[in-house]
Amino acid sequence: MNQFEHYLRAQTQLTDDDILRVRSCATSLTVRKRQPVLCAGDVCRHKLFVLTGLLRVYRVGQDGTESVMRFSAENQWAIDHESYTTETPSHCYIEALEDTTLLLWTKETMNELFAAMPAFRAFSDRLKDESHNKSLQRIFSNISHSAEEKYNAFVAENPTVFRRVPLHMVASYLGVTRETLSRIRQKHHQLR
Amino acid sequence: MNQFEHYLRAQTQLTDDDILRVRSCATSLTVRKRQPVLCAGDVCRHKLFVLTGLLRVYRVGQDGTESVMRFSAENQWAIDHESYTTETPSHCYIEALEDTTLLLWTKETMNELFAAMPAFRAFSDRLKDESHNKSLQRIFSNISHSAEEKYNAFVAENPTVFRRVPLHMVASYLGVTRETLSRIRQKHHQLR
DNA sequence: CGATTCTTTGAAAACAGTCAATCTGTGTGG
DNA sequence: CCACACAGATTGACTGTTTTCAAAGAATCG
Repeated sequence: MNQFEHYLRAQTQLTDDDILRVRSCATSLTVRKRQPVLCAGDVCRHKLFVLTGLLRVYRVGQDGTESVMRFSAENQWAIDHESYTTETPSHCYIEALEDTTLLLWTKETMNELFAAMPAFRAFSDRLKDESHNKSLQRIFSNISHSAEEKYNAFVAENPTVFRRVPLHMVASYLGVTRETLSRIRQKHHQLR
Repeated sequence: MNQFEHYLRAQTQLTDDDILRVRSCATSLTVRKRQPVLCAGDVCRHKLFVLTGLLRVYRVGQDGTESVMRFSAENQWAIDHESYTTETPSHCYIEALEDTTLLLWTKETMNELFAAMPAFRAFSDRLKDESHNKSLQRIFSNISHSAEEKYNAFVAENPTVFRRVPLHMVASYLGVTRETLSRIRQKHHQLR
């Protein structure tokens, strides 16, 4: 039993046979730091699971500004949900922020696994619900909290990730400039 | 055939019998303007479908500030996704902004319908994906666009709703104060 | 009409963005 | 091993935007 198998065992009620079957349908990918996994314009045809390393999903606006949609570290998933579900060209880039090892499944593979293992579909549905709930929470945070509150919440909820990520990417995740985030953080240091 | 039946016929491949079955499992509710449909603290036990009228889903922060998560008009759904999926007390209020007629299904009812009609589950899954995609798009909009751009996008995407809703609720949906939105709008009027 | 809700406006203060310069650490190639 | 390039972080001065507070105008509804 390896890492992904342990993850599924901890998260689901699947039998060991089922778990191995899911694992056996995955392809592997190793990506060096700063290398792309998905580029805007391509269709996101896979669900990605991070074994080691760290990914970011981001978009680039008209003016060239990057906006980070998500960080995905070990034992987390990454995907461009819109491109994956609609099978249309993605607006997103997915990039490795560290040397990263991944597992990948196509939608066709996933659908076969779902058909064969209802419990695996149920798990996937639960993940989707959780992901959607987090998105809604983030929307609420965006429209109701100050930049400082958002930063504190991000650090509290992502204690490991935030140490491994350049500050300007956290800023871009929160929707403020790097200078503003730098000054917010400065205030914190003074308080100690 | 009535309104909801036409909606399902247009949106799905369900047979007329199936459509009537879905409809027959719903309960009806009429709500007067300004009346609550769900209160924070209660568990959101139903999916709501708006036949006529208009709902808003909103949250109230520590400081008492309201943040509108969503407007739901005719032929749209309303729900507190987090409370519904986790069956925990809601952080949201759902309120009628006009006299409104609704259809309601409990999760148990929905699950029975899904089990009996795979095509209805598929439809529900598609709606969920679309809803999630819109949430992600809104997050991108929140972190990358100016207040003015967000207002223009809102008007473009919700041409009917925005005429029926008080300005301060649109402001609260966008995450700006009513004064700011009033001034943004004023600029537009000058340009004509 | 009177009350309530909603919108607008003005002025000041707080906040965030921009631009430019500097400082830091990291890692690569000579 | 050092020098240099590079990515990242910080700082200051300035500009622009948004909030806040207070007041006053519309609009709506019983």
